[in-house]
Amino acid sequence: MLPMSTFSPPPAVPSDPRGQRRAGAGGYHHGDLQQALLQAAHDIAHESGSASLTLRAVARRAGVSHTAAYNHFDDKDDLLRALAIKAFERLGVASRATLRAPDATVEDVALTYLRFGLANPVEFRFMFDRSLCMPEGEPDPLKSASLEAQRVLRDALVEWQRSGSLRDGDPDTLALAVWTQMHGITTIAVESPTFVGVPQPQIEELTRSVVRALIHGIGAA
Amino acid sequence: MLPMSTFSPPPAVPSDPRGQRRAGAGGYHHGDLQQALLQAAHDIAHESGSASLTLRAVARRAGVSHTAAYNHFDDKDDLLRALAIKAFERLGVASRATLRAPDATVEDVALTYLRFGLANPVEFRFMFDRSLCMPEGEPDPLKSASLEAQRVLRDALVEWQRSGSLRDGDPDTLALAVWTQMHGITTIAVESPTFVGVPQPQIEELTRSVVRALIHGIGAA
DNA sequence: TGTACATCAGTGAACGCGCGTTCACTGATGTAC
DNA sequence: TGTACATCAGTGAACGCGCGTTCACTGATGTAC
Repeated sequence: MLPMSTFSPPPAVPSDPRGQRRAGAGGYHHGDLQQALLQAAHDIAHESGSASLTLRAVARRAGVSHTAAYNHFDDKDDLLRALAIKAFERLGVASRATLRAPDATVEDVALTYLRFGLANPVEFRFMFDRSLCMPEGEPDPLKSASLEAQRVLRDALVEWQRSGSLRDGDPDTLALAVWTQMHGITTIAVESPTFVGVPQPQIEELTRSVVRALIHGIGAA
Repeated sequence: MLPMSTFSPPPAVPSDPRGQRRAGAGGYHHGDLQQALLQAAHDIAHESGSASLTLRAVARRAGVSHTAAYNHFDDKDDLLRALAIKAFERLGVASRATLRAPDATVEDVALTYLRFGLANPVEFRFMFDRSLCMPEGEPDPLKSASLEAQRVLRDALVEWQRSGSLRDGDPDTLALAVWTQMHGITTIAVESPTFVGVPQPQIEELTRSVVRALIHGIGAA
């Protein structure tokens, strides 16, 4: 079982924002403003939701004038894109950790996905946001991050096919089926009114049962 | 196969917005501004996306001052809520039409869901938007609409269980499994970069294959 | 049938707000000689 | 080791913008008598 903290970045921001400045000399330049801005965006997303996630609020939280961000990001979307990419990285870390367990199952992967979504609702939405796509033809790091995540899942499923716990068949279809299933219940758990007020353990149990349905099939035998 | 138009409200708005006014007397009052505003919101959502869906734009499009809307809706969220509820109604109509066919299958229901999402991307998001929920304790028409939609699905599945095409088992789990599966692939098709540029027939085929995976199961036999 | 009046459903001006972005700037830092 | 200078990474004022909402208002409509 994955502790929640798996999904949170290391606590890097000292309480006094000024403290972030280059440690030694009390310097004028910020040590690593790019990371600090992403951290600030992450914090705001968690504390106040996506409506509060403005460039100005992010800069304010990082203890910096609101134009400083333009030295590190092209514009607001560029920052959000970076935030989504970092989220994909954290999901990747968590997924690989889950899969490292020798007795890991599809249920475990789905639970990791669900917990990530519940713990990072704002970022979860940005991770799958078309408006953050780059224009056709340009390299799209967010889409790449997404594809990489799908690859991790696919590889795991192929391994389970080899070991005999999953039925043979086109791995791409298999991966899509598992992904859409866990994406569906996670999206609903995160965004829809349906599960408002339902305690997380219960949502997790529903997730397990839904994955079990996919494993065993719902058609007449 | 459902034609796209199943998902579109009747074309009610004449080209000249003034023409909407009470037909006979060239009257001052609008015939049915509430519906006209919802229609305008629907049109804007389809043509320009959710960022353009502002109270002022909706009123402008309905040919009315932007404060007139307050005679019919409490505030902007109230209008969006009504828009989402209407969308649920249209989805319900389409789903019931699909199910009326004697040889309807789970695949058909999923395709109806997918097509609805693709045809109404903005409304699809609002339909499952927690921020449009009413405060705890108050009646919540949007949540009711959502539950009603789930009931339609559940009833159909129970019927299929009775007729022997679906395996026995808890109908709620069954309904949740089917819903999350089709909601997952629809959400991804509508919002995620994953399927950008993929033609709709191909997405439909992927939807079919994913539902088939759920029907037959992916676990080793 | 007319008339007085309440109510309904609009109008347009105004409010304060925070947003993303641009700009000229300046202090801090690194580098070549 | 000093010094000149380019570059880096900040600042703060200002821009225009459209938003949701409030307000006092008024013309149109419906109703009681």
